[in-house]
Amino acid sequence: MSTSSKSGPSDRYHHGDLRRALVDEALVLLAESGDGGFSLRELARRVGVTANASYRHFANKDALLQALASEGFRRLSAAQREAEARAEGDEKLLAGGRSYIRFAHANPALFRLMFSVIPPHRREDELREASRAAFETLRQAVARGWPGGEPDPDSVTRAALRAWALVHGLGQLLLDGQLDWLEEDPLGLAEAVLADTV
Amino acid sequence: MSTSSKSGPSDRYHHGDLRRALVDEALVLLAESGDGGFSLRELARRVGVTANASYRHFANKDALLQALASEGFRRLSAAQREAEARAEGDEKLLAGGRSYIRFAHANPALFRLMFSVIPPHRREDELREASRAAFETLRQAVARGWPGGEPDPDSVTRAALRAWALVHGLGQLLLDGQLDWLEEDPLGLAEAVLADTV
DNA sequence: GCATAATGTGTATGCTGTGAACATAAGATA
DNA sequence: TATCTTATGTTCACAGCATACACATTATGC
Repeated sequence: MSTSSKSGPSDRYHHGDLRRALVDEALVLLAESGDGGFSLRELARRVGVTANASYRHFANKDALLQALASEGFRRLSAAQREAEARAEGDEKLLAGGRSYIRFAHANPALFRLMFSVIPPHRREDELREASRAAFETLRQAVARGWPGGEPDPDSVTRAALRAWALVHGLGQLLLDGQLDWLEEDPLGLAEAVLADTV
Repeated sequence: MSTSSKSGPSDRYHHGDLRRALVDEALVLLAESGDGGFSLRELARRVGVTANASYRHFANKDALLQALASEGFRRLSAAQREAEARAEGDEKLLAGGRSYIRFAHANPALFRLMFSVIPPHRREDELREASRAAFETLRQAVARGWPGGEPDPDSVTRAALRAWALVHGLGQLLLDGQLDWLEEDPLGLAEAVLADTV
């Protein structure tokens, strides 16, 4: 393909790279409409294409959502790894947890999509792999912070689960606005509780 | 009103107590359609009434959902209090937490409705009061288990928040099916992690 | 007994996801 | 260059949704 996909005038019949445009704009739309309203028609309208055009690239709405959730898991993992890389020694695990909470706070609709809208038993290949990798990131962070020698894999998984439940609970309460009435800075409160506990 | 509201033939023009019938059936519908599909039309169909009849009793769909969520908070509080009453001494707080997780597991759609679908800033009076009472139940359970003398209110709130985040995270992971691939008994796993941590 | 309020129905509007038939463009082959 | 094939976008259609408005029916207070 010789036509440049960026800055396309898009008054052509063929879009150029509609699939990517749909995914990119969908992430924006998801972020803007903090909750509830995400429709294929609205998305298509924004991209400047008919509602049904998306069906050439995604079997149905769910398939598009799966692509978005996969992207979400990749970004979440990346954020955790970066946070841990920036922190020192004992602080690494805490920094990773903080980045998890911040991700939930910054991307409420995407977070919900990743964990609640598409449950694990309905994940297709790409999403299954992305979410597996994300949990592995968490597990390794826990393993690295293990006190003493060679850790038992089951113990690590159990500890990872405990850490996950805590940050996930804080993140969920945060993005559902359940901490808003307690203090003027809900994110700070969530991070403080995390620091208390870990 | 002299006509008995139970076992009504309901071929009358007036239903008798449509509001209560709507709420009751909505809770059943919510429980059955584990996720996604809860429509006013389906509800009205089940109760044997026109879709628009519900608008005489609820301003819109959201108002009905508020009534359901309120009922959910009352049931959650009741379950916690009963569990704590049945447990002995030090076990009371743990028993309360376990009942929270079990509630989430047994009523996934209702739990989501209570915490995620209707965020606190959109709660109307009845729901606001019911949710406030539910948090107070948790707070008092934490205060009762306080070691030593008179507790500082802020410390209690903070500790209650920590406990809440943990059981809420476990409950959320559980009802989103995130623990299903780890073990054959997700509920047991969640309770085990809770017992480890508390 | 009758006016009036409470409650349920009928009809309509504008959303939504999605299927089927069609139109257009790009690429391969000749 | 002319034609066939495939990829991609459009049009039209349908059913289900929340909900507004006008109307019908029943219950209730005077």
